Amino acid sequence: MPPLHPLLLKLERALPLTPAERTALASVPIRVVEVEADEQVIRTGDRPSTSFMVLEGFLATSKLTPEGRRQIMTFHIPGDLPDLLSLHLEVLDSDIWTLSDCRLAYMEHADLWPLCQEFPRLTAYLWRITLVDASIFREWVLNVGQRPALPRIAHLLCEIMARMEVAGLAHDGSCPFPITQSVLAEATGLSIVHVNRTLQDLRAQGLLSVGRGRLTIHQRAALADLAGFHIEYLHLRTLAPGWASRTTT
Amino acid sequence: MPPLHPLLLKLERALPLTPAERTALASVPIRVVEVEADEQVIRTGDRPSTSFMVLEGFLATSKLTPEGRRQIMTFHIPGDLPDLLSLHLEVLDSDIWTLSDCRLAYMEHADLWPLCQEFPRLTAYLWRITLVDASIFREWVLNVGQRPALPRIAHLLCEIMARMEVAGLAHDGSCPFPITQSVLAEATGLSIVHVNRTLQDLRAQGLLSVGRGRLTIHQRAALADLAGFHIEYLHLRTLAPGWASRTTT
DNA sequence: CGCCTGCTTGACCTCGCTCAAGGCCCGTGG
DNA sequence: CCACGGGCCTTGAGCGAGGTCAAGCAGGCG
Repeated sequence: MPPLHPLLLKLERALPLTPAERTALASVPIRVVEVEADEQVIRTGDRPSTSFMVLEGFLATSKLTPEGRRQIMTFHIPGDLPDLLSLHLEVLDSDIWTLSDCRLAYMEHADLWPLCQEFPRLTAYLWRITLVDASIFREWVLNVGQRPALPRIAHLLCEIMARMEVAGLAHDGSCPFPITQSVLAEATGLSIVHVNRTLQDLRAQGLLSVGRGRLTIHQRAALADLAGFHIEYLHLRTLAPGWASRTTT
Repeated sequence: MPPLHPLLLKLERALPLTPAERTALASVPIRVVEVEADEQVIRTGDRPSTSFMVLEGFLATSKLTPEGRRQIMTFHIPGDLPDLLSLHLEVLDSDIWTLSDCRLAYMEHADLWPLCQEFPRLTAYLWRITLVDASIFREWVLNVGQRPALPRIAHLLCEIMARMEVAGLAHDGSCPFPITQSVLAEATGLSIVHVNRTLQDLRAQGLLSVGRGRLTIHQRAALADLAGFHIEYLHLRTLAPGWASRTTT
């Protein structure tokens, strides 16, 4: 077991834990697994008896149309719990793929149950995590349903940057970005070709740089404005600096 | 207080309750409110101290683009708890509108908390409800992002019919449907004009009838096939008859 | 009766898609 | 060290699904 239990680390950042909660959390056994890029870790129909936390790497939740068209509905970054929902949903309805090499920390549901029984505050916090995920899905419906290509892609990039910052993985408006244009296309419902041209447009406006595994946002206010990005839907409790809130606009 | 507490009624259908759970549930005070059509019951930024259950009528959760374009991300029918998420999300990020005259049963969070503290099984069930909502959002991202207009609208109609059946509000493939074409447009990300023409197409194929407040599906297998509708994402525990499951295909 | 809301139709236009090539970078093997 | 191959990115040309604009129509209600 590593010096600091990842789940403990994550929760401790969000709410002050009692000693009892801390020991209970720390005693949840975890199994760390390394997975290569482009592997499917969850497939539709799975009934997992574990959930995992992302320690390193990017993943995406996606679904397939019967015709084979793939839509990504969210990205997962370190600290996320992509299949926490399997705690209460017997059969999963989506696929989860690694987008890069990943390190994942698996926990048995059987170990999580008693924790939730005994510590309602932990339950509440885990529940909340899944509610924030749901909020992100709602924003994506809006994004894909209503925004033209340019703000659509801009919005996606704003979200990723904001979340990477919160995770402490971005510095000076720049973060790792192992997401190809073809994956971007699957996340936005656009064609690869159009994603390419739209990115060129964003670059030409001097708003950002993307490529070679990095994303850098040069003018976040302008980009967020173009995207119609309002950070509230991420429900951060520690205010993220630099992103305008809805009331500011 | 009505003879049968609505929340009790809903949970009882899903899991066998202990007497203690039953009395605890029944003792949650509710306030029934009647709301007219086209009223906004929740607005972005609200911090409600209550959650409500739909007793009668239709509602929709929606978000606005800064340019004023509206996207509906889900519909709510009787038995749903549209803002249950406010139990753990301090500030709401979406609007909720009535689409028809509604009867809503409001419950204080303050009354729900102790319930969750004491009865983990009830917590688990409420949590699960929010996870199913999230699953619906995921399917909508797919729907809006990947499906052409015809299957997109067909999918939406399949979902509503399936959910109405589960709620016991549909008979012989027919259910109340107080949803105008313009609302359908906002739910699918299509223009009103295109929704109109697409509905005509579906009607012409003899698959369904829509209009004057009713939806009737004549050939559900054909419609579901056209839509790529697979009911699993609704996570029904009582199998819904007549809808092909993914394994059947 | 007249109006308002929702439905329908036609004509035209455009954003984003498809198809098809070509280019770049990097890792692998000769 | 260089040739080769395979992702991934880029570009061009043509097209089509769905959008916009602008009317007309029908039914329910005051």
